[in-house]
Amino acid sequence: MPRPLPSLNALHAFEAVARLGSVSQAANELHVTHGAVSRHIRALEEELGTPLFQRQGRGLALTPAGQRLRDASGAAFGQLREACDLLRVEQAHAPFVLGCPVSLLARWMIPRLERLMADLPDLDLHLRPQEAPFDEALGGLDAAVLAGEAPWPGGWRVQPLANERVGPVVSPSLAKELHLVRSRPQAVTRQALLHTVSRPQAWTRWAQSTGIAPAKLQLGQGYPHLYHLIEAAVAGRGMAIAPEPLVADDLASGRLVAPWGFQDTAAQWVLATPARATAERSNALATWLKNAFARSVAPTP
Amino acid sequence: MPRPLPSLNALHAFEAVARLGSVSQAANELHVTHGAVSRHIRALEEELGTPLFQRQGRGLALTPAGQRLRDASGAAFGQLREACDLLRVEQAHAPFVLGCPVSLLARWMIPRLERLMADLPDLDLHLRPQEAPFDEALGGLDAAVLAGEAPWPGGWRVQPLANERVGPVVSPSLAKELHLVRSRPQAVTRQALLHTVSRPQAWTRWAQSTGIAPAKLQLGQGYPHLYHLIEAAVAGRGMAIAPEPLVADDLASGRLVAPWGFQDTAAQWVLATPARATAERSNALATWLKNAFARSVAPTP
DNA sequence: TGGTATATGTGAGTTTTCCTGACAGGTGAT
DNA sequence: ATCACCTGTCAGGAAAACTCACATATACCA
Repeated sequence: MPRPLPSLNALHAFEAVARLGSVSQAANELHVTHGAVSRHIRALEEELGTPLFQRQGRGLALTPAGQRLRDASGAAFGQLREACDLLRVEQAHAPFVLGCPVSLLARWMIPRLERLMADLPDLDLHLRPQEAPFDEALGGLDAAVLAGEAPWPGGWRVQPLANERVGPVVSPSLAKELHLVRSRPQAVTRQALLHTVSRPQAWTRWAQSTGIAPAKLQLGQGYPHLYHLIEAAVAGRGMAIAPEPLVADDLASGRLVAPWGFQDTAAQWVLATPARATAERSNALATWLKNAFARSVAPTP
Repeated sequence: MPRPLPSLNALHAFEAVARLGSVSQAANELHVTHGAVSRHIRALEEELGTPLFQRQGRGLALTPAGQRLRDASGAAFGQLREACDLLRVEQAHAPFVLGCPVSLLARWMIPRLERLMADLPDLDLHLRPQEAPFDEALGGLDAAVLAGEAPWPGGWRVQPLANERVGPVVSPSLAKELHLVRSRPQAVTRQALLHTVSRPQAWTRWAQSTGIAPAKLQLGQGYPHLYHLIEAAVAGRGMAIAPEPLVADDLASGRLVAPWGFQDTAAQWVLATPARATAERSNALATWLKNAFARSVAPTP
């Protein structure tokens, strides 16, 4: 059982005074007044029961005991300084690993990546595809983008980026063929709906909030992943339901149309960061992402 | 210019938690509540911008960053602990070096030394003969006995031991020859007075406070040191003036007599210790010396 | 499955520490 | 002597740390 150390702040003050040979300079380095340092030294001498400096008018000289303590404390605080600096520096220079769902990655993030890296050059962004059961696998990440709803699990700082908006999308040719232009949403019931096997409830939720009886929906082909679903829609294989950002570029380029726009779900796009990491870098990223999401919103037709 | 360290108390808490693998045990070792330690860890993680522990419900595990910091902080705090313990231990076991004027040493301290070392066996007392221009040469001493008057110079803790009392002494045979028994102090004017060259004012001061005109005194043989002076008196070479403790044993054994007793001077016997050293050991010594001085006072005739 | 024991996290309020700002004392140079 | 500079000390106020109580989460056990 280690016996109690003297006041660490006092030891720190001593280390600075011993290294610089001056109370005033030490006070300057520690950003305190010389009075504070003087008190620390006195307290330490009393605590150790031995004088550490010989006062000689204008300056100080270490006693033999003081010299031994200087050697030890100099090394000890040097080691601490070095280790802490290293952690901080490496923290600042390490690549920022961002987890991102595959579909968002492919259809939204990658197209914007060049711009992002140009706007935030210091970030050194690394993307890692990652479907998000939240607390899983977020170890080793500096942040993750995901869609979800409160309550958020503890241990994560969650910054909202945008509401998750979803809506039916279809290729322009198919839209024309099905006479969907300027039609009413009820038209969805006239066809088999493409969906993902992992989220079959997407259509029914949309139908409910649009005022369509879910029972009237006819689910058609199921795809293993949202990414495939959207590709199928682009290829004119049917009508899909998709989060807005994932089809924003296709809508803009005319490869897809969203006959009835998009509407909010209960979920939000968020940026999740470990609660204890520096907010600085992730804040910058969150701001950028928030703006980019806002720009991906199609004007409601 | 070293960049600022994180809170040292937080680092200390971290070191204990990392070493013991538990917030609670660390709190126990540091004699604080677990809440305090938990806060320290959080503060440190925020300050360094990186998580140091992975929380897994009931326990903790170090992150890679935490492991590096544990290595550094463990070594650093170990070094500090060792150095401080060493200073304290060596402080407690080192010989206690006591400076003492030669005359007091020879005529008072040495005869009592055996008793002193028996009474305070832990002190490991070393005596160093030393005439006392106070702040000189008291470096390297743990304490010094000396006679002097206020104001005392700064940097020293001064513990009073006894008033300095001085009085004329003479050998019994000479006292008889000069008919000093039951005489009045004015009788000193009838003879040449032994004195020290370093303190010729001793007689005149005594005369003044006794009510004798200093002009009437006849100074006789001068001696280089109080020690010689007293030896001369013992040898019957004349009347000397001496501090009471220095002749206490000679009075008790009958080798000297003090026809008119002793009287206070403005000075005091004191024990001076460096202001910043442990009071513990010097307090014990001071108490012992105070008692011994008190026992050296001859009952006023 | 719910209960218990154990551990950590968090918040309000208080204690303790630390710091500041002003002044005193002492030294060396001009 | 005077000045510039440094250290020491004190009272009062700012900041940090602590405690206590409660919340939360896990493991183990009946």
